[in-house]
Amino acid sequence: MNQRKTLPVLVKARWQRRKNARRQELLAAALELFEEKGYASTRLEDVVKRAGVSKGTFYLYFVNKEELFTMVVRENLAEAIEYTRDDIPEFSGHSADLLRCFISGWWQRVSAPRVSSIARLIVAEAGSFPELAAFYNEEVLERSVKLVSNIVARGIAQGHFTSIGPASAAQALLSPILMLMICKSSLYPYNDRAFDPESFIDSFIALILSGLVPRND
Amino acid sequence: MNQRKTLPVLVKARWQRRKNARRQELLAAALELFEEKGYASTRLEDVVKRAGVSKGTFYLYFVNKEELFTMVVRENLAEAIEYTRDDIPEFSGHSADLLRCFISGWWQRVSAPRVSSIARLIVAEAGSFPELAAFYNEEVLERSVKLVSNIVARGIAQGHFTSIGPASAAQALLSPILMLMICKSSLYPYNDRAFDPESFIDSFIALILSGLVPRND
Amino acid sequence: MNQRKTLPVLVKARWQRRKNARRQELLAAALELFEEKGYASTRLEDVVKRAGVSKGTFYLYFVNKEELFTMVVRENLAEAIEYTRDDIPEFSGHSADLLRCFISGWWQRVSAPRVSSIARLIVAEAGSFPELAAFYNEEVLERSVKLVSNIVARGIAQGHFTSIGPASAAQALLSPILMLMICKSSLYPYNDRAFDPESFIDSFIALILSGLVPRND
Amino acid sequence: MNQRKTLPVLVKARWQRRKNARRQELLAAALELFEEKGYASTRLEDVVKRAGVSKGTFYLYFVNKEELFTMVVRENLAEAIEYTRDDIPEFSGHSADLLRCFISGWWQRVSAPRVSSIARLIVAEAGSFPELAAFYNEEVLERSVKLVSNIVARGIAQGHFTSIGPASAAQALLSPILMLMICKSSLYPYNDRAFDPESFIDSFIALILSGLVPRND
DNA sequence: TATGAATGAGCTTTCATTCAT
DNA sequence: AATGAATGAAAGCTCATTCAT
Repeated sequence: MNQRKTLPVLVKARWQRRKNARRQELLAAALELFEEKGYASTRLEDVVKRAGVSKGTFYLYFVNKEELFTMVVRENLAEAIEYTRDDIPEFSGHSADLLRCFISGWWQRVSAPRVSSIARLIVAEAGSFPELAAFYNEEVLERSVKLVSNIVARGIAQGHFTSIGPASAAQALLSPILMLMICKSSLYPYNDRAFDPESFIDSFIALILSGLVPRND
Repeated sequence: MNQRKTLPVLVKARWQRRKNARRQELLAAALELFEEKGYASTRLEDVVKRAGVSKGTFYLYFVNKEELFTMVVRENLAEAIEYTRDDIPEFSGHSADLLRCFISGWWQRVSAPRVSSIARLIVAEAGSFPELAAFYNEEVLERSVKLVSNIVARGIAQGHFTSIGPASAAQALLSPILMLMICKSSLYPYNDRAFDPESFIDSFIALILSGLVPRND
Repeated sequence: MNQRKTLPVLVKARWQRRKNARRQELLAAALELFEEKGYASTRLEDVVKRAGVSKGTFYLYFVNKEELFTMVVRENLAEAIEYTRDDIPEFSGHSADLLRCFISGWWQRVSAPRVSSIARLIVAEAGSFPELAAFYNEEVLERSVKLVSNIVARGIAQGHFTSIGPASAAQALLSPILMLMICKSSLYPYNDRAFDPESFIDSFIALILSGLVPRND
Repeated sequence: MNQRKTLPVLVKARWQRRKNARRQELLAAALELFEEKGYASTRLEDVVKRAGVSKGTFYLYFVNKEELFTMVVRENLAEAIEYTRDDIPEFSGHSADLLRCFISGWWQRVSAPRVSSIARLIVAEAGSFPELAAFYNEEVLERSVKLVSNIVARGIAQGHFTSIGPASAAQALLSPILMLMICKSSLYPYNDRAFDPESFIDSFIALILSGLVPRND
């Protein structure tokens, strides 16, 4: 009795799981190829081949190539956006330590290939997908600036930081991270010189905290 | 007699000039369109239409679309490379002033649309044109870092700057410029918030010179 | 005991009814869509959606799309063919009245959407389905002509009609009906001018009975 | 001197001639195939093969398949429309003779394959190309009715015809022609029975002039 | 019996490239 | 040197049909 009613539900649920998996496989394959060749040069045939499905199957999951790109971006952006949701952690020590800790932690997260390559993709395709560029501006860049601004403002309020415009300081603190994200998956792979982003970030923070001009104290 | 000999030369010269002009018109048209739509989405038909020549003519000047892109990039990169040829100016004042002056001057030059948009193009098409990415790394990025390194090193030698690794300091000083170049022609056009690169550069230099942590002196 | 035997029969009967209903639903949906978009432009997906069944189910009832079309036509042609089975009614009055009555009655029946739109469909798809065109010729047109011929022949025998070839007279009498059937579901829906088929048929019969040239009697 | 100026003109003119020929070849090939298989079932590949050009060439002459169909129809409709431009000829005899002459002449013209098959095509594709159906209604059907109406009205005015509504008489007179046009290229090719449209038209006119009911005069 | 996800051949359309003029 | 009509390989997308469930 129960069986007759639950059977279709189970079937549907299993299908749903399968459908979701297929979709993710397509998105993953597409991300790799978009990253590798850019939007226009990526052939749908390659995407479906890499995802292990047929051409027709693709159109069961996405209305067209454009939507695929949009979905790839939005899906992978979610992670980056999540980071900007973090509150400033409870921290009783010096604001410099908080900042150091926060910035290098940030880099560790956004340096993940899927996160940083999406940033580069958006930069590359901004002309063709303006709404994605706008989305990235609002939901990632602006929110990140606001978050770092808060930390800087806290530092100023506690007398740990000099009285500087928190927004432009935040922008300054984030600029090497954004640059690294973009270059990591474009220019740097073709760079002979070994370059270690982590240590660069560390020395950057050190530099910005204490300044280039020596102190007398 | 003399005339008979020089006439063809003059004619050839005029042709040469015409030929060169055609080439430049094609390069200019291509730059605009590559910038607008990216390499793959730019149709040769649109390039020749904008340059005011026929499709066939294009192939008298370039072997194919790929070469066109390469030429567009190399041609416009020349300017940026020129900047890295500059010697450190004779300057007897404080190294901080030299640096301030140098960095903001640099920005003024590379913020020119043709210069900054080429950087973004290279980032966008690095996957398809690795040799251009490598070229940019070597001929622009590395040379710029070296140049700024020298200034920092000079400052350290004169006791104007703290004893820091000049290379990573240079990287730090250049990172907002590189980021601005890339974002100026991709993300920022779709940004609501007014953002003034010049004043950002200024406050960035100020911040990096004196540091975020207040001084006791 | 008896029950045990009849029960499965009843069940089967219900299934049969259900099965038949499904088939009819598919045929009805298909007719609507074929009429609307033609054979080639009608997607099976739309047919099954309109019939409320799944794609796979369709193939339990029809071997393929071609057969579906054939079945739609044959099913709906049955009605038109039925009309040609009618005997000439017993009628003792003037043959002109019989003809008038018969022709306008005929139009009333074949003007039903399902009947007339099938005629237009066959005309439209004759190139792709020649056997249906031949079928229509034989089973509908020829039989109709024969039927009307009989009425005309009767009229001639009774001295009610002039001595004319009954077959070509029948063709003449049927031609506006065939034309109306075809145009009703193709050209006329896009006609601004109001056009009333019924009154046209009436005046057509009047005209053909008494002639365009005035009589002296 | 002259040569330098006229050469490009000549070249352009020759090209123009070639271009026009190509266009006509494509239209002719398309007409044949649309007539044979209908719009949707006609593959562009077959059209270009029959016209002897490549796939790409097609798109130099037409923006897409839809436009091709529209052009095929409009181009070939021009002829049919031309007929409706004819004035009623000067004729001093009996209006019955004028009508007889006019109608059978009309049929001779519209029975040309290109003219009649276009009518059938419009009927078949009216659902997909409503604007063509409307165009045909206005520019062909309505004008034809008006033209024949004038002849009938003339006959009534001269006492040659009975006082009947000229419009419905015209419709009645044209209906077998329209029916023949449509059926000639759809149903009749699959008809066993020999059927001669010309003699049918003749007997139709005779019938309609003198009427089915015998005269006493 | 019924489902609907999956297929892939085949369609329309695009565009870098060629070549006769 | 310059043209632009012509090409055809390859792309995105559709849809009748199949099949595991």
